Amino acid sequence: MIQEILARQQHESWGAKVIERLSKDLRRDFPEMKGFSARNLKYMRALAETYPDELFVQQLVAQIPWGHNVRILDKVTTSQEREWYIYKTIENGWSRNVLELQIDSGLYRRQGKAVTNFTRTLPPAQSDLAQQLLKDPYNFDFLTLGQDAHERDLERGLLVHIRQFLLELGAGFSFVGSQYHLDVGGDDFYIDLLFYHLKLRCFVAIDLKMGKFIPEYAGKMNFYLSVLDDQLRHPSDEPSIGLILCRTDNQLVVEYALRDVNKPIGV
DNA sequence: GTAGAGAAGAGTCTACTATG
DNA sequence: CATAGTAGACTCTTCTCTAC
Repeated sequence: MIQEILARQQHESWGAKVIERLSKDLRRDFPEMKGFSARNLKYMRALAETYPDELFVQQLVAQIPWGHNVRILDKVTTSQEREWYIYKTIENGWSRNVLELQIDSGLYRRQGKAVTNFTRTLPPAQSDLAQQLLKDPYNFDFLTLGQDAHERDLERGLLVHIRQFLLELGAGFSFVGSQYHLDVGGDDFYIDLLFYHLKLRCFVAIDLKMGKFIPEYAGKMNFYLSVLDDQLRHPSDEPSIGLILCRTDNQLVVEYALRDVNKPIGV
């Protein structure tokens, strides 16, 4: 049917109101069926035009709900990006609202962009996966924090909105604790947020910094990760990963700071 | 031949509704 | 109450036709 719209639009010259007429005809002939509004037919037409490859449609497009496809057609312009969002929707089971949120926040462009030292500190398979999971920047717009908020405020905010925070982090993160206590020979240390990643099979320690990145953070994180690996890590777990979230970073500084750190850290 | 008006297509935003 | 399907209303684009 869709092919027919395309064909008829080609045949009958411009301005023949092809879609509108077809919509009327269909609604008259099948009054019990819904979904034949001119608007919806245009979506169908757009879909057929966007994905001319039938096999592709069956394998991918058909796996997500119609409403999702409509949103993707509406909001995403390049076919590469569309395909990517479809894959992610299937993979993560996003609802329409979540999908829209991810598209609006430009997830596609942020994915895998964080500066890390994973390629050097992790085995190849692990490092690719870990790199993919980190974004730059993370978007915490759901928090309404003032300019002068402190790390604790940020942390508290993230905990209150833990659901949205997990969503922003991505699939697979499971929350272990906040201000996670580490006892090192009688001295006390606290990790801001501790997660376990189900796919990577490792702990992910998150350090929150309100200001811009400074090299000392990497050293501190390196220390935390050593302690984590010794005290908490199960022999079958992969090495723990550290993530430093700060307001801004200077790529060059981060790269130098991470160069000689032997634990996997992302900023 | 081309500028401009008018009409329809294309795209976007949003809200209503059914359903489980 | 969250999710997914649907479509109205709006703006922007594209096309055609006519007058000069």
